[in-house]
Amino acid sequence: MPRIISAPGVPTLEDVAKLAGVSRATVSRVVNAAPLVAEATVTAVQRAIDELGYQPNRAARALVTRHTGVVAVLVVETDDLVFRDPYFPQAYHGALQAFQELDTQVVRAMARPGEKPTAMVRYLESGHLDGAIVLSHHGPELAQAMEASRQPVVFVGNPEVDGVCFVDLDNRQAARTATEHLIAGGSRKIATIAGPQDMVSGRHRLEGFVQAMTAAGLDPTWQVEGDYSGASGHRVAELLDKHPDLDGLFVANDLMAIGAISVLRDNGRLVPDDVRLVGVDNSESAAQVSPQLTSMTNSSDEHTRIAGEMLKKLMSGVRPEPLTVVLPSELVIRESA
Amino acid sequence: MPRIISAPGVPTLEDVAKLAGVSRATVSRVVNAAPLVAEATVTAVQRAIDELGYQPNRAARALVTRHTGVVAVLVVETDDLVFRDPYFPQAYHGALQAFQELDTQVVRAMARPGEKPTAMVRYLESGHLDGAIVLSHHGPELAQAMEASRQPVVFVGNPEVDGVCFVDLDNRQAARTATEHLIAGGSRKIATIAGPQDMVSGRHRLEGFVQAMTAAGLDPTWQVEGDYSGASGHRVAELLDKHPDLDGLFVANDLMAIGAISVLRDNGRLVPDDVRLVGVDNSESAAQVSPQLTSMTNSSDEHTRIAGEMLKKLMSGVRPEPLTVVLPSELVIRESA
DNA sequence: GTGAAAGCGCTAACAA
DNA sequence: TTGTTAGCGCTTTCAC
Repeated sequence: MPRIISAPGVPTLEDVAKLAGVSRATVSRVVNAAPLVAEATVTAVQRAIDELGYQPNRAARALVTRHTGVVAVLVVETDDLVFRDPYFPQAYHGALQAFQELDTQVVRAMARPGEKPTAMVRYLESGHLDGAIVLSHHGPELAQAMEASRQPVVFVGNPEVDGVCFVDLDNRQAARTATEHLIAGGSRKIATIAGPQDMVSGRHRLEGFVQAMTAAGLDPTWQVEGDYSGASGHRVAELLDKHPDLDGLFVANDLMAIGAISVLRDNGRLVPDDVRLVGVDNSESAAQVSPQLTSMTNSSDEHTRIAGEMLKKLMSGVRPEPLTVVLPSELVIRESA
Repeated sequence: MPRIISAPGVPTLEDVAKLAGVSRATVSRVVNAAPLVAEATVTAVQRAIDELGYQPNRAARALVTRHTGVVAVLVVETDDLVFRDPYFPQAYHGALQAFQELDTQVVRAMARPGEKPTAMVRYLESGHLDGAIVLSHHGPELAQAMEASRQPVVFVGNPEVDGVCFVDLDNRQAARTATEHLIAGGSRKIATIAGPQDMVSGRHRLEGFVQAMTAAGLDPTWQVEGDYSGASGHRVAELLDKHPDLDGLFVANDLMAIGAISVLRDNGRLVPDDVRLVGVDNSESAAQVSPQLTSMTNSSDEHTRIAGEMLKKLMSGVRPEPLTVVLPSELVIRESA
């Protein structure tokens, strides 16, 4: 016989039903805003719910619906970078916004770049998750594996895999606009500290630089490659060695730009008087350093917010339209150029 | 009659049991590392688990155990600050570390400072959570309400409520050490940009400053109050007006210190030549700005990591010992003092 | 050491 | 429009 453990614990559907004088099913319908419930019943149930302070049990619901109410923001980076680069918290924040009205929890998951895609795919498929937003800019393997898993996933950053949803910055345009600004301001001997060429964003930003330089009839070959870290901005020293007459610099992100400025200063070059300089990301620190950095916007929270909207569509079985979103970047002029 | 939906979906305990030739209960015991299972059985079950790639269903488990496997990091701040101040992502990271070996998800929850404590307490009690780490520095109301709810909660930052677990920086000592460093370096006319006096940390840091000044026989009354924002660092201008001979400055956090430096520069004061300056937080940007900031450590990730350890104890019904942890702060000397 | 069986709180056919 | 009922996958007494 059913043993009723009517402990004075948290109220259940059963309790509400009893108090409202209806069946569990009816209460369930009210809670889930199902149609075909009489107006009067709804209010009666509603009152019972309020009175008891009833809240549906997530686990029980998940068990039967097979939806967990959890989505993940999966970041494929080293711990270190993730909590040192403001890009990530900002990105997480955007995802939070997208799911805030839904009763959905957004968890953060971390994966090391070297990790086997299978480990992450397994996490996705473990049934703990309804879907994921993936922040990764490390080659297409992961995206391919995830796409194959048929779980709802949206990438931030072009993974270069057909059929995969993604949101990305128009990196070529960003680099072009930045470089054109340098040219328009009178710089002619312009170099670039490029991003890592094993990342799409790094390649595209370099392409944009070359496009703009070529279009202006200037020499686009003054290049060094960085890895987006502040330290790699110091490689500007090599450019300076080879091209002491350097008067403009497009740096593929703000962190490297800040690193570059200090090296320029150590070499007696003033920014913007001797060398004019534009970065990318329009990060917080761009406005804090001296001289303040002219930079291209790269609003990570907006990217993930849009990715979140796409993910919601995907999770409800709707194919998002369009499947990929590429957002423009805007020039923010400050002191450095 | 029981309809077996043996869909080719994810494997269940049942599937594992069948394959291993044992009962569900036995598999459950193996999965949960319960004692009293024959060695041979364990290995057989283990093999079946591996073969099927079985993963326990969280929802089903939560339903029966009444544990959700979810803890929250509850941040009581405006959205804005939360994703602009590196303190928070770092803090979150620490919590992640504390729970990483457990199969526990760490979610972030946000609450606006003005919000009614009841809303947060209700969230705590909703049964969606096993416990929470609360980052709040806005008065004791919330802590009182939470303490009353008897849910496992650990605060980061002294909530000033008896019996509540918390981890905090030794703010008085931090301020004292910083001020003593200024004095030891030769500064005598020292002012402070204090933190907000409605926060414990703000009050304690001011107290520490006053203690050190008084102990050295110096005038501790050169004070303005900021709100920890970069903009409020500009209030150094007021100090400069009243005390043009200012030669030292203790600023209650780095953000304000950075704001102060730019105003000092605009007023023709060089750091550290004319005014020596120490901040608190030892933030990333402290090392990035020019001149680099001398600062007191305030390792938020360590705080939350320790808070996480305490929370684990609390959740397993053990009273953590000690109940409150106050961590020392260390001086990191850079260019500004 | 192991199995049988009950039941956690909920949703979703199906009946009425 | 509402109630009845059968499970979702798991843990946990209680027998054996």
